[in-house]
Amino acid sequence: MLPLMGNCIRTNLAEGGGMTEPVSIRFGDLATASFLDRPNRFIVRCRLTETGEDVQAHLADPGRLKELLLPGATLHLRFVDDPQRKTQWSAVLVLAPDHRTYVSLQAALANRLVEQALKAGIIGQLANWDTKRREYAYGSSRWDFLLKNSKGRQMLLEVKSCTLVQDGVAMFPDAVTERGRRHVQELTRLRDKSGFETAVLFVVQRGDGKIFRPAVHIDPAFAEALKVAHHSGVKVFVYDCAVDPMGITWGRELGMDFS
DNA sequence: GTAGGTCTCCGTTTACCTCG
DNA sequence: CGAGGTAAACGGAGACCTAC
Repeated sequence: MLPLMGNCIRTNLAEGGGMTEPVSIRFGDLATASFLDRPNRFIVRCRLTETGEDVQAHLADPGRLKELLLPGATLHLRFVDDPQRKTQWSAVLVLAPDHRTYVSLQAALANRLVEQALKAGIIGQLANWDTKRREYAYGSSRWDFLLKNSKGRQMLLEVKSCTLVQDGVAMFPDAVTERGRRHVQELTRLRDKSGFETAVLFVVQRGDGKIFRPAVHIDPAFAEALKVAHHSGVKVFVYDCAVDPMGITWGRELGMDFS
């Protein structure tokens, strides 16, 4: 294992973006471990199944994840042999308490899947839009994607990674997110004033959601801001993913409930 | 000119520290 | 005691640099 580790994560999307080829990212070889605790938001301590050794793994999802990171929960880790890093492992997946649903722990995968899905033209409402820039700074925020269409219109697209599902309802956020609320409110403002189209795309990085709802009980201000945005013409889309220890694959569009 | 490598900056949430 | 600042580990984009 070497610096090539990153190559384990490569889309298998055919060059040129065939519509039939699934958009997916493979994980490569993973080890299983049992979650012990989370000393800070970047680190999880866990016990490797194979050797019983206790190790620290980098956690690339800043969310609270309290419904998932329960003591004893099964984690899947990638070994990364990089002397620059403090940890030799990265957390990739967690098995939900139902012991059937795998949930991605790499928030950044949402953006990478979206980039591939845009290229492949498989996001229905965005089929005619192409990526012009990533991390595009405009107004007082940085937006995940600046898109353009054939008519020269431009769209600011913000991607949110969602990992919370309860009773088939995918919800965002899993903790109060002032920044998320500001994002949504600014998209609403910019849509009125800037001439940009604006959109929020929630990527549910698990496969057991049937419908999406903003998490009113967790962050009522965010939920209200999203509702207002939606009614003001900010496009809101939700897609889920099929996740297993092999990889993560772009999934279906989910319906939304703003009631 | 250009391909490829390197550097810098930013984003991310929370706990804890400092200062007023 | 509360507000504000900071550090924690890493990845990614884009700017910058270098060597052909």
